[in-house]
Amino acid sequence: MPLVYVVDDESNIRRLARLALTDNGMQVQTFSDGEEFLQALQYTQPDCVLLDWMMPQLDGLQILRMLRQNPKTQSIPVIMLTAKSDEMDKVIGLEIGADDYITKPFGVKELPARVRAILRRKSRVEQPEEIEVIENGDLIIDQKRRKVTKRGEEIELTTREFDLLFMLMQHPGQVFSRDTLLDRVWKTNYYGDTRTVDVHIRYIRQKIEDDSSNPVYIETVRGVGYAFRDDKGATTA
Amino acid sequence: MPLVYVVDDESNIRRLARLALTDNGMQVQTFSDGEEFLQALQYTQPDCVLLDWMMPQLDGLQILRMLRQNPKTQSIPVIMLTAKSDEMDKVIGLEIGADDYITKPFGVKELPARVRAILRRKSRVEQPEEIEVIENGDLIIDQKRRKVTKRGEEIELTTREFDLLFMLMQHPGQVFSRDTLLDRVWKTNYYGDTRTVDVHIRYIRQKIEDDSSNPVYIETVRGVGYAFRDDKGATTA
DNA sequence: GTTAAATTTCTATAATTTTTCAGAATAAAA
DNA sequence: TTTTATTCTGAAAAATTATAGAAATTTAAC
Repeated sequence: MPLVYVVDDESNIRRLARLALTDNGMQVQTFSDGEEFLQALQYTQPDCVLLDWMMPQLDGLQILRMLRQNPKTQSIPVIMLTAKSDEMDKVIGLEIGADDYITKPFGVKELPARVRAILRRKSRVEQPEEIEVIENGDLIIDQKRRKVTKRGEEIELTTREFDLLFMLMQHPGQVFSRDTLLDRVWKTNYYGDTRTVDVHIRYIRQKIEDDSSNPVYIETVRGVGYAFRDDKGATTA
Repeated sequence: MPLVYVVDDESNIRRLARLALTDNGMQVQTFSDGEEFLQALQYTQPDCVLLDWMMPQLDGLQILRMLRQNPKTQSIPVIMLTAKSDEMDKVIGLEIGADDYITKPFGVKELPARVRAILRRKSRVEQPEEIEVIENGDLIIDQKRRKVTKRGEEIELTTREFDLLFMLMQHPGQVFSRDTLLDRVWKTNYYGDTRTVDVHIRYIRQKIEDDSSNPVYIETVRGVGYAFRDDKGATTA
């Protein structure tokens, strides 16, 4: 869930923004003044900031400048909130480094749409090309197409099954604990049982192994976890 | 069994938390005020702390800040307990250093689940294993793959056997007492017999030695303990 | 909404690992 | 050589762990 910070001195705006964004699956934290915001920023960097242009004390321009100076925060996308549409000219004109702007009052549909657009752009930039197709013996797994084939024949896997297998195949030979797998495949907000991993391993085996009770591809390492068997068998540093 | 400290001024909450956590195989110690808790902390560090946000005298925020200042306690995961859901925003937003938060009243299923998740994450982070592959003569041990090979041939070891051998091979030539080995390989909370080490050494020898009654790799140092033979021959205390 | 699929939880069972223990063997000391 | 302490051995009990078969729950699709 992306985290968005909203900085505005008007409580109505804060409330409205919170409502509109949380309804769209975003996590929102609001601040009524710049000081508070900057302080919070030291600890957690949000995925996007909504920043009011005109505020008492520290105004949006000053805050934005500070953001851009700090390496830790300089790449966080900022959407400026302006009261009148002629102010927005300045925002763009001065080119102070905002990524977008919205004029107040904004629509409850417009706001989340703009934020989503910004987040989309950001996530695209931040994801370098990974290895997408992994081949190991008879098995080929294709990250982008989400396809697994065994000797040319396609094997259908569910989302979890696919992610789990991909994780294992990315590091052949390496043993992963169930905890690690839960963290990496299920992501941090999984609060369930560790045994869940076992069950999914079983499902994958039923689909990819010739003899599911004599697994060849996925190896159980008792007391530790699971590993995708390494073709070469050799150990590498 | 992981140890969890619960700090809350309401006895109901303490009781509920204790019940929910002990049912899930955790050891629980409760405190009704911060002073008491901080004192206990000096002696024993729990694996996780449940901390009430609002308490008379010392409140959760203050306590958390103290925890984070002390090197001994700064890495203990803390889950904040908050009464209202809008308070939780502050907890995340200000990122005062809590690892998670739960709003009261919490479900008896949710609480242990969250704690488990935290413990899972913690155990993963705290293992910055350095050397992963150790080679000594004919033997090669690979930490990540959990594999041991002797002249290229794989040797299957159980979890304990592997951990024990790895410990010894990490420090070739150095003699370890049984107590030390129990501490490091079996972890702190082992209250069993010292002879257990002997038995495991025996199992390892049966698997890695050419002639198990004339051990070459693992050397017995009478009255002291065991050592993995150093290539150079010398053994050091 | 209803249905189907996917995911998770639960329980029993089988298999393996770990620990214990008593007597035998071994090495060092008196 | 005898004594004494320590380690080794073999076997079995105890504890742990993985698997399978469902059932229950959640999620997605229609």
